[in-house]
Amino acid sequence: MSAVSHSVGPSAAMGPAGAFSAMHALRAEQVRAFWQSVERLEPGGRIACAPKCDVKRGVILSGWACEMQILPDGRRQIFTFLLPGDPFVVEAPKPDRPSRGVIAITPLQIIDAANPAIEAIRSRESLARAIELAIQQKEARLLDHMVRIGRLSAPERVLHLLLELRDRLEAIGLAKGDTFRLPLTQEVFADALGLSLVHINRTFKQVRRDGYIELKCKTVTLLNRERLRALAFYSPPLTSDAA
Amino acid sequence: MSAVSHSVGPSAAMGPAGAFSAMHALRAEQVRAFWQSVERLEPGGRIACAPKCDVKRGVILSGWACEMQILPDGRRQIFTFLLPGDPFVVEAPKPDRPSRGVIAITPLQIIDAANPAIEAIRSRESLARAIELAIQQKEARLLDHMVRIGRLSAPERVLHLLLELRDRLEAIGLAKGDTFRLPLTQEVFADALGLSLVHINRTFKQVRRDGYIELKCKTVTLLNRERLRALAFYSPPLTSDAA
DNA sequence: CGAGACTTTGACCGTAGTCAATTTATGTGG
DNA sequence: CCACATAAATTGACTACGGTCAAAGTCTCG
Repeated sequence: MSAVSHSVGPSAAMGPAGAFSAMHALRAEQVRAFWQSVERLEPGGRIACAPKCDVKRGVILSGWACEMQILPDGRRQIFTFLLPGDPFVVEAPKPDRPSRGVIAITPLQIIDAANPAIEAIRSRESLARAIELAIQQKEARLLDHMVRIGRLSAPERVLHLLLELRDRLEAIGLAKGDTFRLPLTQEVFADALGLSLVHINRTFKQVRRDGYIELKCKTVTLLNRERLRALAFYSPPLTSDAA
Repeated sequence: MSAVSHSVGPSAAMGPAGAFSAMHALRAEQVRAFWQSVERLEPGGRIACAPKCDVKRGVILSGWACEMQILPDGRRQIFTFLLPGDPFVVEAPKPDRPSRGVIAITPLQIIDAANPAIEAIRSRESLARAIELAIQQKEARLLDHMVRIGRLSAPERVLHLLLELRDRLEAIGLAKGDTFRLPLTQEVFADALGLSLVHINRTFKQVRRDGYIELKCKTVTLLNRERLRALAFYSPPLTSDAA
C-alpha cells in the first residue's frame, strides 16, 4: 500500500527530474519487458550488485531509499535520500573500505541500468539530458546537506531538509502544494541530520509548536514556505537551464 | 616564501593524483607557454570566471585553496581543500543562489583548463585517467567529510581531517612521513569542521596534550598514525585500481 | 491480545558555542 | 632594529544546545 503511494504514476514521471520522461514513446512490448525486469526490495533491504560485478547502476522507480555509511562503531550517516526517478550507483563492499551503501526505506522498486529493457531508451538524448541534470542536482544537494549538517541549528536542519524534500517530491508529482507524505522514521531523520533520535523528536515538537509545520500521520505541511526558506537559508534547486 | 613551500616540484607532480604527471614529455616551448599563462592569487582571493563565461575549470598548480559557501548570515562552511594537482570548477555567482566559491588560502597558482597551453596535453590518455581518478577521489572525500561533520566528535574530526590531508600531501610529495606543513588558520579549520574557532583551539590543545599530534610553527606531526586511524575511523583513499 | 517498532517525555550530563580579554606572532614604516 | 598595528592563538567564565539513559506511551500487525 505504502509502496503505491510513493510511486511515480504514468504522468508523474514526466517531471524535469524524471529519468523516464521519454517512456511514453516506447512500444508496448518494450514496456512489458521493462516491468518484468523491475527489482523489488523491502524496507531495510540493501541494494547489492551481482556477485561478479563490482558496480551496479540503476534508477529508483518507486519508494524511498538512502545512501549511507555505518561506522565500525555503529554510528550511521545518511548522505542523500533517493526518490523515484533518481539514478544511483553502488559498489561492491571491499574489505578495509568504509561500508557505504544504498538501503530501502520504504518498499522499493528499482531497475538496473544495465538491463536490456532499458537499453532501448538509453540512447534517447532526452534521457541522457535528464540523467545529466539529475547528477548535477545531486552534487548540489550533497553540498546543501553539508551546510545543513555543518552550520545549521537543529530546527534549521529539519526545516531545510523538509523544504528540499518538498521541492523534489513536487517535481515528480508526489507533493501537492505544501503538503506531502514523509515515510521516514525519526531515527532516519536523526542519522541524516547528524543528530540524536531524541533530539530530533524534540525538535519536531518545537517546530510544530512554533507553527512552522504541521505533521500528522506521516504527512507534513509546511506553513508559510517563504518564511521557512528565509529562516533555514534554503534555496530551491535549479530546474533545467544548465548547459 | 610560503607559496614555494606549497608548490609541487618538477618531480613531486608525478604522484598518482597529479594531473600533470605527463608533463615531462612536453616540448620546452609548450612548457614556456604553459608557465606564462599561470594565474596567481593572494590569500583570501576568490577564483572568478571570465565576465562572459558561466563556468571556469582549472587545476591548482601550487598553494592551498578551499571550496566553500557563506550563508547570508555570515556562517561559512568549507566543503573541500584543494591542493596542488587538484582540478576545480567554479560557476558564475547567480542572484538568489547560494554563494559558493573557491578561495585561496595561501598564495595560489592555477591554470585554466581552457588554456591553449594545456590543450596540447589534454588529449593524452594518461592525463584523462588522472583527472578521472581525481574526480572519483574527490567524490569520496566529500562523503568522508560528511561523516566527519555529521557523526564524529571534535577530536575525531580534527584527527580524521589531518589524516586525510597527510595522505593527500604525501601523494604529491609535500609530506615526509608523518610530518607536513599545514598553512591553515584555526578559523579555517573551524569552518571546515563545523565547529567554532574557540572550540577548535581547545581541541588542538587536547589532542596535543593527549599525545596524538605535535604542532609547532604550522608544522604537524602525527604520532602513531595507525592508532589515529582506528581512533578517528579513517580509511585511506584508493590509489588507482579503479576501472 | 501480545510482540516489536516507533514516538514521546523526564532527568541529567557533557560537548560545544558565546563573549570578552589577554597573549603571541606577523608585519610595516620609521 | 624598534614601535606600533593587525592578525592569530589562547584562556576564562558562563551558557545552551544537543546527547544519553531510562521509562512510558502509541501504533501495527500477526
